[in-house]
Amino acid sequence: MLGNPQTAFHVSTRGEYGMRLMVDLARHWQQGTVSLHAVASREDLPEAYLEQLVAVLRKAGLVNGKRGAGGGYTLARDPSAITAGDIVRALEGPIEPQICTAEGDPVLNCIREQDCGTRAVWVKLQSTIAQALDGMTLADLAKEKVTVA
Amino acid sequence: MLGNPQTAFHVSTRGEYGMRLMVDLARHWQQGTVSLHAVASREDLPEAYLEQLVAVLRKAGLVNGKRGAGGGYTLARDPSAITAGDIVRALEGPIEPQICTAEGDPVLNCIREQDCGTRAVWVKLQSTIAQALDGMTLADLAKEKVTVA
DNA sequence: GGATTTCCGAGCACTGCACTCGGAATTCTA
DNA sequence: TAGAATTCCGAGTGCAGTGCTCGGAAATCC
Repeated sequence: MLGNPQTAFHVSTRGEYGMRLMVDLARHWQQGTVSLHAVASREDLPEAYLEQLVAVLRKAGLVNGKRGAGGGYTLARDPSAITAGDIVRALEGPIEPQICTAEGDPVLNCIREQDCGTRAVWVKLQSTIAQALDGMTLADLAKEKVTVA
Repeated sequence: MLGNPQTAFHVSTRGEYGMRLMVDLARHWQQGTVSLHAVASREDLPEAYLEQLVAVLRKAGLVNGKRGAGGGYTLARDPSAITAGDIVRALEGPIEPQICTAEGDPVLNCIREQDCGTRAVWVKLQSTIAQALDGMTLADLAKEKVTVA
């Protein structure tokens, strides 16, 4: 797979592959564990790389792993209780267009000015992105054809 | 200035500095040209680096440059006719969380599946981000205290 | 005991970011 | 007309993150 050209607000393959993986797990929810091998071949993704990503998702408490023959992964909770935001944040880091808009840390730095005009841009962006991502659950995405408003 | 830690949907200093620069130009709109030196010292940004960024903005038709003593830059059009989206797109590239959501190219690739569930996530994001950025003009941002909903 | 599968750490090539530097070309002012 | 100011241009550098691969240990099932 390739690296992507320069684009703003780009989600790297970490987020993309991770999302595909999680949707796949959601589709097999309550059907026992799913091996990475199965996911990788279904989604046509590099298995060894997925291993890295799923490790992060496990540490974030989004999936459970079970070792050994017949083992694999399952979602740690109901698909309706996991959002796209959870996944993106786990794999790509917190949603903060700029440092001065750190999530949960409302009035952090902006060293030079208190009310720099540009801050409004990043604050707006941060909330707008977070709302969009946190509003979509795996349950929604696991449906065959999705139409999000 | 530093590089930033890993965050999702991160705007690099290109976008950040560029926005500060453009807001500064907007504040001095119709007061003649503004030299990069002035902007750099007012905004506390590395002048040589700004030079690179402003070159891109000029090629994108957002600013005009005038050489020589007393020269400098001016916005190429009225602040109300330049949006945050214009600036970000010029400096950081098009807004496309994933390739399959390329702006203006609605149903591009998504090689494997037509209706992959995850696509909905990136499509929604793309439009949500674009709307937010395209809805803010330099005229808005140039005001002293900004409160965007 | 052997197959399967998760878990873990290391390593590597490539790209973009965040700058700096040196030097041209242009324009104003004294 | 000299010189200062300023844009314009291309090259180069160090660092960090991306997108992988590989080898091997530990667990679990048959």
